[in-house]
Amino acid sequence: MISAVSGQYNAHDIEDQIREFWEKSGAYRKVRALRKGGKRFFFVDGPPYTTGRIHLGTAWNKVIKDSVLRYKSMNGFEVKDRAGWDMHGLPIEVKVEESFGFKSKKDIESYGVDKFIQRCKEFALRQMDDMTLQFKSLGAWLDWEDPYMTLKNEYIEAAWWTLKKAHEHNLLERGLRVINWCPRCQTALADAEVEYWDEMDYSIYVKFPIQGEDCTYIVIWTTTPWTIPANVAIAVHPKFEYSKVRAYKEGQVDVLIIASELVESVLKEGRYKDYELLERLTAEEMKDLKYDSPLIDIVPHQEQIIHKVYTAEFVTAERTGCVHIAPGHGIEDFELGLENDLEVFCPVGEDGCYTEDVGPKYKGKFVKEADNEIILDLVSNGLLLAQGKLEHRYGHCWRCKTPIIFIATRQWFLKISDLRGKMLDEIGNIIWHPDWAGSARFADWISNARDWCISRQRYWGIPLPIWSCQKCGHIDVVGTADELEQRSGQKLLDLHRPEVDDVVLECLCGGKMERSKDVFDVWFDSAVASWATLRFPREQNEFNEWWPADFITEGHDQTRGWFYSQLGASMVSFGQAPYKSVLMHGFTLDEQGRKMSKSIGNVVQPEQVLNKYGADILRFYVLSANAPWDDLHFSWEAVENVGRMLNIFWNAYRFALPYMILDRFDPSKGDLSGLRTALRMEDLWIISRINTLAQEVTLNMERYELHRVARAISEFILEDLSRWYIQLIRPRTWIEQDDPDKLAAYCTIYEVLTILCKLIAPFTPFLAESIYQNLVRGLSSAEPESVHMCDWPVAKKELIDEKLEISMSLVRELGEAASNARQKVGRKLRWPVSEIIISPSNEPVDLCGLESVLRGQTNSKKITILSPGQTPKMNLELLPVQRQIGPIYKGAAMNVIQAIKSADPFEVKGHLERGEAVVSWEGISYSINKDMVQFKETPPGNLSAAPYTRGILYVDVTLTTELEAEGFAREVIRRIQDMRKELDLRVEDQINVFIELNDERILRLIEAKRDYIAGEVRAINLELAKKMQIRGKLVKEWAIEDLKFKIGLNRI
RNA sequence: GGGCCCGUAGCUUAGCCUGGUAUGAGCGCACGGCUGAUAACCGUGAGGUCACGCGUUCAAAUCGCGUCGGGCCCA
Repeated sequence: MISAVSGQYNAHDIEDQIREFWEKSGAYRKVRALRKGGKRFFFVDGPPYTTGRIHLGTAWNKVIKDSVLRYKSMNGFEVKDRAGWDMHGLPIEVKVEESFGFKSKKDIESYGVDKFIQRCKEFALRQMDDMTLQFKSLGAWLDWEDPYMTLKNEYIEAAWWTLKKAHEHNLLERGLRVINWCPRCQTALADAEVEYWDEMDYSIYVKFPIQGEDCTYIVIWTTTPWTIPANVAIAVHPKFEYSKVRAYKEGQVDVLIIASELVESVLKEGRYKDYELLERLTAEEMKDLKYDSPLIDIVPHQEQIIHKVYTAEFVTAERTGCVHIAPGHGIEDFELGLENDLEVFCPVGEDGCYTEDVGPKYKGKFVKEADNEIILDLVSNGLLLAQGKLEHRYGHCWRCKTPIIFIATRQWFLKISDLRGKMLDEIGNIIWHPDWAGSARFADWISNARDWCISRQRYWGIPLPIWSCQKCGHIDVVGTADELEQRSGQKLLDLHRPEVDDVVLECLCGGKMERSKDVFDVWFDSAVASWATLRFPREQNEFNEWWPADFITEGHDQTRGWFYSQLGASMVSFGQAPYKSVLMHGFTLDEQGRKMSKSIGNVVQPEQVLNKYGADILRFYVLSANAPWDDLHFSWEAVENVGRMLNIFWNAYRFALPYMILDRFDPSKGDLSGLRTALRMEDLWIISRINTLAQEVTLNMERYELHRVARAISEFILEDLSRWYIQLIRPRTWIEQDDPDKLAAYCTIYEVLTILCKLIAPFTPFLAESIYQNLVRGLSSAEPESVHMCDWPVAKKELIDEKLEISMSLVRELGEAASNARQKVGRKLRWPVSEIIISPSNEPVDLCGLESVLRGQTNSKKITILSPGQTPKMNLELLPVQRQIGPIYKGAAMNVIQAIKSADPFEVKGHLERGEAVVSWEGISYSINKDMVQFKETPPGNLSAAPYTRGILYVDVTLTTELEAEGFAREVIRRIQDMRKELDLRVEDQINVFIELNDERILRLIEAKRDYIAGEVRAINLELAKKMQIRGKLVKEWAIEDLKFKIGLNRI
């Protein structure tokens, strides 16, 4: 049985019911089981970090994923859909540290690494559970029961195995490298972990004294005074010209060397009053210079360094054109150092404090805090040329926001730079949505890819499976837990630190091998997701059958993140990309396009939207708002609109229900083919439209243009279904008894709604399920148990009639024009008109059998279609041209004019076309020629005109008694219907009606329509009189066309 | 400083690839209409320097260059 449904679309009730239904029936498992053995669709969930809270962006992300997977499943694909969780790394360590009030790594060590790890693990698992609930509330159907988790042994092994491959392929390297370093976390940071924002820093110009020349200096500029103790060289640009100038200021004379074009600005900075040019130097000549450290008296090691000038392309024509080089503290500096064999002097420890190497004065000081002291020392050495402050972008630790420093440390690297070319080739084999995400953005990132520092000096992460011999230095990488067990004889229950740290292996040389104490950069964790989720390397079959992934989708920030890390890890181990297609989606911003941030106070939480509107509305909103790859400007108003649209869908669905229930409608007894002859053109039209829609939705789904999909569906619901088709069939549902015309309408709307609820199922899964359960399952338990188990409604091409669709849109346009024309003369739609005349300007009009639709919608008795160019018979006005008449008729002119005015314009026109015409006035005839008159065409008073795109439409508004009677009848019907409604009567309830009206003529008009009125309002008795005792449960007075009506009614 | 994307009505946006009058659309606003889906719906109207500048072209929202603003990423 189909049941009636509540008035308003109540998303929360529906979603609660459906959620319960899904849970009880195990719908998710059944849907997945149903497609076993189908074509495979391997989706890899980009694992969200277990922060404990989802935000709008992650909600959007999961909605896209869920919609795509539901669509694929309905299309017969067996989908692989394990959810994933990124659970290691500093954010959780930092949170746990905070909860204990820890300040540094020492606190962790003294608390106990094993207990600390345990806390991190518990924390991550708890956050995961919280977030799972949040994702589930969106209706996201992923495998939440068995997600992949980066903290599990099977996952850790995938990372180990991958590193072993890298080692086998000679892509693993240990080396001294300048890296981003967080002095608080005391660990290396990947480029991806550095966050930039503006910060005030020192901006100083320093004079480096040239050896052997008095008071002569090269001037450099820097924002990091603390790196000056580590200076070993100066870089200049090979193509720049440098100047040696003698500069003067109060009692001081300095000889300065600066890039020629920057001399003036540097001297201004140093407040020099005047200068003279001594010499021009090329970059080559600069290389002959030797200089001393400006802190030579403070940093003893500086005495042993030979300071020279080198050329480098990275030098820019800014500030002084001479760059201070400290290979221990800068990436470019380090690389220049490698080329020129410079010493990597790095007197800074992992805690960000100077070591002993710097000498007694600065030793133990935190570098950022030493800046000021160093500046003072430069001043007292007379070597500070200028000092200021500068706001510039500076890198910070992503986790704890501490400003990063660059220091040289020994780390483990993957030699990605060796693979760059191959990676670029591989990008071309991947299908990117949109295309530029791969061809431009990603390619750009890859071509600048540097070696990947994968080691971190932390605790909560996958331990590096690298063991090195303390005796001979040999290195082994262990690929699996089994392998470790075989070699060590120890079985580990958990592969995390600290247990694994104690495993000692034997080297071939007889020495002892110990594990490097590092853990992996967390980006490496998720990098191996595509095979880890298949439980590779423990299980090989799944991998062989499914890998690589068919589809992944993440935000554009993942270009440098997951898209990249996965490709890198996969190239290292398999030499090919781990995914075949990528949909890159945008970020969620506020309505003005600004980032959502706590400080602006513009953050919108997904649960706010969920609470106010429900999951389906949120889902459909994020899908329809804009193209997936553009940033989403969140708008409450737009969400509201989506809610309105779904409410209209709901109304459309519930519209037919009471009638169908009343008539015990059963589509199996009267399917479309059986009723083919009873189908009206408008039925065929909506059938054509829903099939066209199915085609459109399918096409755009294949392109991942989800916004086009959603918009096409909205458009159909609003325009075609609600605003048009349902209006058209309303009178038919009102017919009593089993009329084929009515059944045809039922069948049609039933067909449309069942297709539509399947088409919308991937996007608003709750609403679709609710409608399906009632409409389809309510009638037949043989149908699939859930809408999500149904096959995708593929468009039936044979039911698409393009010509009919075009004609219908013309009819709709003509309807609007008619409405416009009516409004011009104040004729309400309720009042019928005798005729509508269509006058197309060029192409003939073909209504494709939709005349009756147009007649009905315009409330007209007759439709006349003229041929192109033809107009209805116009009134013709004949106007005398006095300038022509006067000179010829002189004194009689006034009479001629009168004669012309009184003549029949059509007759005169006919005569003039053949030659001259004769007009007469007061018995005298006058001959006139065509120059003496002008004709003016006007539509007759009974026609009101309005344009439409391809012509003009005329409405004949002549009011006859019959039309007037019908108009009044409809006015009365409307009032009675209104009162029925007020009494809350059911559709099938019958009534008695009493009408009092004090106008004899109108009374007679209405009397003539008595049967019509009684039928429309289901009245058994209808009494009508000039004066009567009005009875009834409800009595109301109405004013219709300025006449007072008193109407009473009651239910029988 | 560099790469990619975005900028069209008060708001959200279509159109841009493939140049040819923006009847653009929805929301909001004003006026009118409709009324057994009714907290729904229809019509009409007001509302645009298509971010700005220069160029290509007979013709630019659309193509090119530059500037400004926003986003993501990098240095």
